[in-house]
Amino acid sequence: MTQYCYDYPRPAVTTDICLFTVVDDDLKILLIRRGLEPFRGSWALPGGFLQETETLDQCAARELAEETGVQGAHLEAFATFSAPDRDPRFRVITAAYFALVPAQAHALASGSDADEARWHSMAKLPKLAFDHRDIIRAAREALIARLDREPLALALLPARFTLTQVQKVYEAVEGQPLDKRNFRRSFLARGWIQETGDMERGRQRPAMLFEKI
Amino acid sequence: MTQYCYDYPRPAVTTDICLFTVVDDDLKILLIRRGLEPFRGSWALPGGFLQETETLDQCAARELAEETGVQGAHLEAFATFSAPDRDPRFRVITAAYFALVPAQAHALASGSDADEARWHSMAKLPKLAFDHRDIIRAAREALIARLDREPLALALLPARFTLTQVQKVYEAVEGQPLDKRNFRRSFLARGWIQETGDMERGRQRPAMLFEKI
DNA sequence: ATGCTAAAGTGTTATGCATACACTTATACA
DNA sequence: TGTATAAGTGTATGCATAACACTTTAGCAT
Repeated sequence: MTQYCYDYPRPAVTTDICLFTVVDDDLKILLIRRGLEPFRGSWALPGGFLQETETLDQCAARELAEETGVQGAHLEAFATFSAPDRDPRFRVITAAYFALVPAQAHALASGSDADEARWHSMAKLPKLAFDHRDIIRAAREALIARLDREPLALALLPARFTLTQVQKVYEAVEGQPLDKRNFRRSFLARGWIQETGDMERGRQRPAMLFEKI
Repeated sequence: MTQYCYDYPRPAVTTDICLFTVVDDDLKILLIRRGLEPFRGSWALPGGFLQETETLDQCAARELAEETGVQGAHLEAFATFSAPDRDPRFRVITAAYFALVPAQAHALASGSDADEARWHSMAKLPKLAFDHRDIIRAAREALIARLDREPLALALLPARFTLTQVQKVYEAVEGQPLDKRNFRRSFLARGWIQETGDMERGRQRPAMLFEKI
């Protein structure tokens, strides 16, 4: 911290949010098509400028709700991006967050400053604005790294879920198949979930429904 | 990212650096006594304002050099602090870094905006300015978490070192004793270091000197 | 009712890794 | 030469991980 009076130009500060979900065994990210320059027409991460009275965490939650209608997602900061020329207009540094929601029908509201919001498969991303491709790559790495330490997979699932659904979340995020018996044994051993006693009935043998402890 | 013209007040952006070293089996952090208000006379982390043409990483390295004379330290960002009232003067958000240097004689220069720089034992910290106590607590947790995944301990040691020195670094950071044989076996298994062939001669049996691969 | 389909559910073995634990060796120095 | 001090070394045990295939249960079509 300096002691002299501070009158240098200040950078703008934003949050950008990588909102993930898993649909049909596929990891998807929510992108917004930009309506204005720069990068008009390109896809970009939801996000926006920090306001005077809010923390970065609050900013990320607010911008996500405003631009996509998603509330209550699991939000976690994972990195900051600060290259001086990352925004062609003026200096902007951004705190990058990842967010997780269950793959249900979300009312994907087009917010005030976003034309169109759509889920994109992580397998084939479109051309992206700014350095958002770098941010997304870092987000996926952060997500994979934390998936084994925290019960993040549960944030990608509805309140009640089957073990096979959990396994498919892991497979989608990590991009590789897992052994069924080993996965069940080790995941149950974490003590993150418990049986509900109810069964999910489908076309085949019913599956036990679990819930977060 | 928004599309409207951006003319809101911008927060100031700083970096704060938790510079650690291990001296006499004790984890120490470098603090600077503030010469001006606010918190005049309190101890604080080195750090300062982001300049227009530099990244946050560059800012942290520059501020560390300016305020303490330390160059070439291992620097890593671990969190961002953004509570709106964390600085009583005006809005400041800070990117927090930890930095690691070997416990050698460092010319602890008193920089332009710092009266006095001194190593403090993490065991008993003085009263600290701003939210720096929170930042330091988070830095130690981040350091412990990464010590097992990256060869960070080597950044706290000179270029050539003995295995006992490495063990003492781990013990100082984690705050608990470790088994000698198990530590050596598992640390060597990481493949981070190699024998130099030279021995360190002291008052007792000579110890093999190792170096980073 | 019966058979077919599809996903749920379940155990054992082998291997590697973490843990606990004590004595011998090499040097400096008195 | 003997004493003090830190360096250096091996094994046995438990635990977690990895590999691997078949049985069970229901829905549905015939």
